[in-house]
Amino acid sequence: MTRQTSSPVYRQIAADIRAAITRGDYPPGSRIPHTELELAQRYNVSRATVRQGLTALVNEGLIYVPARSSGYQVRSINKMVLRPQAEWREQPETPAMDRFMTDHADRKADQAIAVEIVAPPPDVAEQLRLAPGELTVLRRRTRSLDDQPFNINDSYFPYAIAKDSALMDPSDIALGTSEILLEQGFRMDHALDTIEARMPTPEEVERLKISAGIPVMIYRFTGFTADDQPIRHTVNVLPGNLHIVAFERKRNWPNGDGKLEDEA
Amino acid sequence: MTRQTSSPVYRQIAADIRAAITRGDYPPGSRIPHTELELAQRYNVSRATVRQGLTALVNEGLIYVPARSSGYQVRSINKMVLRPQAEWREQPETPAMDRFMTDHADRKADQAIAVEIVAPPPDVAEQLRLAPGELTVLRRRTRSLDDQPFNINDSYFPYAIAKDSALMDPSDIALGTSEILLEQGFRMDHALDTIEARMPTPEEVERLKISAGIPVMIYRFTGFTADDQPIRHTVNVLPGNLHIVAFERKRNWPNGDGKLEDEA
DNA sequence: CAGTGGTCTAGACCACTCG
DNA sequence: GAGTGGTCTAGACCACTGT
Repeated sequence: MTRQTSSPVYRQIAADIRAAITRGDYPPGSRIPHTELELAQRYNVSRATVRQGLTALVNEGLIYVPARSSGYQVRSINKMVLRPQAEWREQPETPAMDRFMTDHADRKADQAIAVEIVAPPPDVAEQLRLAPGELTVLRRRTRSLDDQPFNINDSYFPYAIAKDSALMDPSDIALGTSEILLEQGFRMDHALDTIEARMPTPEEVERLKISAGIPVMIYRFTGFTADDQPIRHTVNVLPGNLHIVAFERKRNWPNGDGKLEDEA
Repeated sequence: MTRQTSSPVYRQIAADIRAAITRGDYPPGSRIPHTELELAQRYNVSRATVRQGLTALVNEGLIYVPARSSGYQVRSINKMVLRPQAEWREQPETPAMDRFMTDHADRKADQAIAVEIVAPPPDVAEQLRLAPGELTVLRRRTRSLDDQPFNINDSYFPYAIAKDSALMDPSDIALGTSEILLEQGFRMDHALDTIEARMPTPEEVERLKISAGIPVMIYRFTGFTADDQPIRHTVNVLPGNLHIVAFERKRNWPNGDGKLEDEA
């Protein structure tokens, strides 16, 4: 309600509602107690202007419209911890850490797997250091929790390595895909993880049912043999409102020179 | 131009322009060769409808308006690799990897530092396992490159640990803040890194000059002593269009059981 | 069926940039 | 000064949800 120095009306409306949410007046999951029409009357502006303000908040990921005609609702946050290192450690270092799809026994986990032979996208080809025209085996997984799509997990393998292996089988690989690679004579020795964030593409919005104002994290994983040959590249698309990625580091790991710094 | 099955006009407009960009018709950095008015005539709709479509693309981070009357422009991507592990390794494992503010000698790097004594936000208090009411020393850094704000780096230290140290000095600490902690008798032994993504708050938009459609990554770093006492917590806010975070892992690091898995 | 948000029109005036 | 995007109005009709 408090108007500041000559900012557009729609921003003021957004700021007021944002403040109310931050203050706790409208708790997560609750409905915003005013309709567009009410707000238009209250601020004495047109509905279009109110809408512009509300749309801004939607694009911040702060509120959303769950279903047509049910009003604007404050988004609640419930993130799952993703722990790339969890798989190759005997037990968790930090007690508070979760492991994916393990401590959510009450929820119905599921995944859809499809296998294709494809020409890799340029970035994948570069990571795998493939010659132009070289093909890859792509294992696409869409994972769900309670029938809600949760993340996308696309693993690319050089065709030469994967062609006659169990990687071509579009069913869950209980052993882990690294075991299959090992059977083929490729032992994974080290890995590179990268994470970036952007807004989702329309395809991702479709596939993951991402609503407006939610970014995605792109978490990439490249696996190498001891002589630094890349043998796999995995691209994870993680809706930002559902995931946290966590890593651990220890001073006495090899290659450390004793310093453990916060820089950057 | 190709209309699909009964989707709103503004989405069609957005889809057409998105396709043209993806196809390479409008390369990164170039201007979209149509004004709002032209598009309105071309699609035979009102300017408001065209605007709705363009706004959608802006909120995807695909296009933006550099200055008031200069038209819509395709965003170009130029990301910097952030490598938390770089500081405690003698030399980079992977040749392709960068190190922050080191290989950009042609650019003017800068940072503004401020030190405050504050009550920590709840999440920081929890990470540092502080009792209610316990204070922290907060070192706020805003880093710039070519006078463009680049990221925010806020480090919290328990007041009891930092109070009489050089951490209170709001100037660059050449040695590294860990060295200061060591002088105080706290040797950092291991660390926890977490990364998540969301849309920026208005304060972050202001401080980092983030434009619409750009998410931020929140990269947190918590440092512990050998007996698992948390002695520092750093919160980095990284605009999604500028940063990639990278980690490396090796099979023969301690705690590894020989498996190195891709499972998200 | 009333209420709510989703889409759209046909205008208007303003602020800023560029030639 | 012409062109461009930024803000805003006062309507309209539609699609869907809930009671």
